[in-house]
Amino acid sequence: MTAERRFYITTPIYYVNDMPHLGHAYTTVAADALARFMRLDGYRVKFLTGTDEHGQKVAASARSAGISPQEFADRVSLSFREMTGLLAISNDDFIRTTEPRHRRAVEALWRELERRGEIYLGRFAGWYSVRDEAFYGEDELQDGKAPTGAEVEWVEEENYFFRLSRWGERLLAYYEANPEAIGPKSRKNEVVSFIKSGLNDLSISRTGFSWGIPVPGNPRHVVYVWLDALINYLSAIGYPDVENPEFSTYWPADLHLVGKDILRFHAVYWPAFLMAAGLPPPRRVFAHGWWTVEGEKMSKSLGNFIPPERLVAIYGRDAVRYFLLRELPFGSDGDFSRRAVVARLNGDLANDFGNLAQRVLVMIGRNCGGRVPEPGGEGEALLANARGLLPALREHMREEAFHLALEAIWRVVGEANRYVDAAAPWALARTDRRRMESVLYALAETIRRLAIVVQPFVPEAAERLLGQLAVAPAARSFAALEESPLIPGTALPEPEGIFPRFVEKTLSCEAGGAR
RNA sequence: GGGCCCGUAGUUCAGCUGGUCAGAACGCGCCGCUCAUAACGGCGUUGUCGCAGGUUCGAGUCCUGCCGGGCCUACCA
Repeated sequence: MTAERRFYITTPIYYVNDMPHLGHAYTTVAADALARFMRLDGYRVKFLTGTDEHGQKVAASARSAGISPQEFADRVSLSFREMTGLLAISNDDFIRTTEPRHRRAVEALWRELERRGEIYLGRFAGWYSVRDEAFYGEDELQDGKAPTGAEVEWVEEENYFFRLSRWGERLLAYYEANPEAIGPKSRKNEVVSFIKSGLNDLSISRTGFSWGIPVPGNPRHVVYVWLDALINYLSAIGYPDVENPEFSTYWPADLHLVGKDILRFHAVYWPAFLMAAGLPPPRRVFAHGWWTVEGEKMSKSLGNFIPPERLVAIYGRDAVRYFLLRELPFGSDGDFSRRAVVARLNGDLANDFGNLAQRVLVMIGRNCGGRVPEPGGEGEALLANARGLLPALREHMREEAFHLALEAIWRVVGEANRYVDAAAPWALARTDRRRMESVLYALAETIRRLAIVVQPFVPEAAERLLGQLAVAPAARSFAALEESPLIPGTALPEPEGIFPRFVEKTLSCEAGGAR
């Protein structure tokens, strides 16, 4: 084999023109859950996120803020870095396109494309939208604006072009041979039909502003932001030094997680750039859906972008993570409403899982002297289901089906609750203590397994729960599921709730007010 | 304009290649338990499966048209 079990996963690098919001949090949390899952499953993982900082829009925002583009980028980039802490994101690196290592990679890739004859200098005339970073044809304009509603200006400039038109057939062949390379399937179909409709050469440089990476050999041009940005996935693992172990270990990336709006860049342009430079394309790109907020589209005009820190302050880190991953199939659109979040939080987390752990641990505390009880063959059916969890989870996670993974875990939670009722250990405490111990052991062992597999999704709560079961940090990987069952007699700490119920704050000042 | 997808219980949705496919969860009602975060468990509840035709022994499940919603892409310059 020698093919080491390794996994390279990325989020997009986020454009610093916007502050972090729910949408950014979503992609990042999903990537984190996968990264954590793979690590626990024994993979060497590289999990990358970061910020995209060049381009005309950033330059303009900086100007209106009265600061330099670099200063502006520094500030916003910091907010994104803070978001990773807020949401307990376990990224291994955080790349910025303004870093020297990135610039080096962009320059190298550019030269490589040039050397291979994939770039030529051409002339472009057309309507350009700064907001969309895109050109439009005369005919596409509506009322003098882009189809997206953005302002456009007439631009006539010399541009470097990438010979994208040459790559259509090879892209199609690639996707034909690698049907898993784009997910979900519906998106793959869109991409394929887009490619089939014919690809035009792509303008990959801009003039007229300087906030970007200069084109090697022609500093009047800066590299098109999208080409610049996409290369981050390479620069973070040491490109252009393709001989270094980091690069040879991790490239091609296993998974680029992206929002559905930027799929084309990742599933058409990016693989074409890579193939043209003689590098293998990513193994898989997955496009997730959008959240609405209380039924409304997130938009600047509505001002309903939810900053991650607000969410975490209100609901808690784990609850937000859980909701985002559980509420809907990854890939679909969904609605983020207070009602739905509270329902998940109180129903699934507090009542089902949190209360299960609490009721079992309290009984052990009272009836077993606070020590792991003796097993005795009870609860075999329950334990069998808990054992069957990992293989199912692997399958779901391979397909980014977080909601199914969580559903499977919660099915065992439900079984455990039913088992508590059926076995009634509180009654056995008076009649058959040996059997009571055996029942409680099965439950505690089930909870241990649940706590281990739930780590990727709600890491903080899982950690506390594992602490309450006195599971050593070294015994929390998936390998430990079979290797390290609970040892009877182990002293357990005083149990504490792990998922508090969410109680609507009754605001006294609102008591008499109409709402 | 072309392409794709969706419309199933009050709500959110499962239902692959046609024959227990009329389901799950939440909500709601009744009952049980009392270990637990007023949590848990049991039973029950509602649907003309968007509309109209058609294929078939038999269709949410296939075909056609229509209505409604979404997405991708392009608009005879």
